[in-house]
Amino acid sequence: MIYKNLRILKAEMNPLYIQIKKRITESLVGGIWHPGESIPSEIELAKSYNVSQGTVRKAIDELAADKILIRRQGKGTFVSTHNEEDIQLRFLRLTSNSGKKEKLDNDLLFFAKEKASNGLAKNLNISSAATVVSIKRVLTFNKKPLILDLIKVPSSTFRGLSAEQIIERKGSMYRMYETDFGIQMLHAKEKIKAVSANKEVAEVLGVQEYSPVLSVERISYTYENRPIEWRLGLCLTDNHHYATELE
Amino acid sequence: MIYKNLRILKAEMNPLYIQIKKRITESLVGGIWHPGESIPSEIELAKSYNVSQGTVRKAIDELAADKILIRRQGKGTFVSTHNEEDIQLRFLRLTSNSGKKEKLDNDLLFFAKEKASNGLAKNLNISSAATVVSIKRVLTFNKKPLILDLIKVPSSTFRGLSAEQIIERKGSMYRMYETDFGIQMLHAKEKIKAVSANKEVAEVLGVQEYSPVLSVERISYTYENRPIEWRLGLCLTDNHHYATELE
DNA sequence: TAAAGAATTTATTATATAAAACAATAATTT
DNA sequence: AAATTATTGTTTTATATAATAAATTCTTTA
Repeated sequence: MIYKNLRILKAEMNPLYIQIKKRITESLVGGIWHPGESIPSEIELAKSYNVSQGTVRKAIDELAADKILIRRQGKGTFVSTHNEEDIQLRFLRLTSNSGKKEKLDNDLLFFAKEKASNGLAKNLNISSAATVVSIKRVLTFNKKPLILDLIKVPSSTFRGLSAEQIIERKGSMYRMYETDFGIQMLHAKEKIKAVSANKEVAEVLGVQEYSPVLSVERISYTYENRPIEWRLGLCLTDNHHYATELE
Repeated sequence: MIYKNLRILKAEMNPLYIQIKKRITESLVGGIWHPGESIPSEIELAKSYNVSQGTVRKAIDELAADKILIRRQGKGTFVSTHNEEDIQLRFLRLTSNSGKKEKLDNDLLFFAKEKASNGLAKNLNISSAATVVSIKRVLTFNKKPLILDLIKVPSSTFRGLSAEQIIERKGSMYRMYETDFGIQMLHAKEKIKAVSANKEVAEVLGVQEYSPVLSVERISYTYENRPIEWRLGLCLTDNHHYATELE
C-alpha cells in the first residue's frame, strides 16, 4: 500500500534536470537574473542546487533551445534580451524580396486606453471588465508605408505606459516592455490571412481600396506562457514577403 | 613545423558526435535504414562506431531535433516517415479558424513535362536546360475548393512520374515521393504574400476576380539541403488561416 | 489467460577531461 | 622605449564515457 503510493509519488516526480529547469525559470521570472546579464556558471549552479554540472547543463540546454538563455563557450550563459542589435529583428518575419530584413521607421497614429472586447480579453487572459492600451502605428521603409499595426496590451501589466514612451523608444515595443516594465517577450503565435484593404487601411498604406493585404494576427507570451500582447499587422507584400521555415 | 600542421588538422576535426551524426546521415541517405523502420539501438551503434552510448545519443539528439529521427523510449529510434497518420499533416500550416487541421480532397487539373524557367532551375539547383514535371491541382474541403497548387519537380529525380500515380496516391505528394521514389522531404522554406486572384484562380477557387488570396511559395528539401520540389499554393483564407509560431 | 520476470530499449545522472575565452605577464620586435 | 606577439593560468562551456533508471516488449509460468 505505502509502496504503491511511493511509486505513484515517484512516478509523478519530474527528472532532476526538469526540476532544475523550473528553479532556473523561477529565478528568471523573479528578476534575480536580468536580460543581457550572465547567470552563475554551471558549476556554481550545480553546487547551489546540489546536483552535477551535467544535470544543470541539460536544464540549460532546454532553456537555450527555447532561446530563453544563450550560451557562449568560455564566457558564460546569458539571459536573452531584446536590447542587442543582432536580435532586434528576431521576431520580424517580413523580409524584402531581395532577402534582407530591414529596420523600419515608426509613426504613432493613435494611443488610448479602452475596455477590452470579449475576444481580446479571452486572448490576453484578462477579465472582460479590464482595460487595455490600444495603439495604432505605421511602419515605413524608405519613407514608404509598409505595415499598419494595431497593438493591444493589458493596462494592468503596463501601468503608466504613455504615447511619449513609445515615440521615445522609436517603436521597438519589445525592448520597451523589457527595459521599462521588466517584461520579456519570449515567443508568439501568428495567424495569417489575405484580406482586402478597407478605406482606412488603404489610405494609411497608400494603396487602392480593396487591394490585397497580408493580415498577421499575433499573440505574444512571456514566461510560463502568459500572454502579454495582441497585435494585428496589415502588410503590403509587393516588394516584401513573410518568410518562414517548416520542419 | 609538423607540430603546427598537426594543430591545424586537429583544429579542423569535428567533435566525435558530429562525426557520428554524419555517418548516421550517410546511412539514411544511402537507404541502409528506411523511413518508418527502426535503426540499430544506441548501444549497438556505439559498438559499431567504437564510441560510447552517450556520444551516439548526442548525435541522435540532433537528428531527432531536426525530426529526421524519432525516439521512442523502450522501443527504439525510428526513421521519420510521411506514411503515418499523425505526421500526414505535418507540413500543412493551413488551419480552419476553429483550430482543426483538416484532411483535404484532391483534384488533378494539369500534368505535363516542360522546360524549367531560369528562376525555377536556380531554385531547384538543376541545369537551365533540364525539364520539370509540372502539376496543377485543387485541394477541397467539404467539396469546396480551398487551395490551388502549382507543383514543379525535376523530372530527372522523379523519372517516370505519372498523372495516374498522383491520383492513385490521393494527392499525398510527399508520401508518394517517399514510397515510389525513395526521396524523403525533410524541411521547407516558404514565402508568403497577399495577392489578387486572376481570372483562372478566381474560377478554380470559386471566388470573384481580384479577391485577396494567400500566396504560399515553398521550396522543399531532402537530406543535405538538396531541393526537390517547388510549389506555389494559392489559398482562400475566409474560413482558414496560416498558423505559425515565433521563437 | 494473466501475472511475473527477463531482456532490450531509450533516458537520466554523474564524473572526468577538452576546448574556448580572457587576463596578466613575459618575450620579442620595431 | 613602445608596440606587438607568445605564454601561462583561470574560468567558462563543451565533449565523452560510464553507471544506473525507466519504459516497453517478450517470455515464462502458474
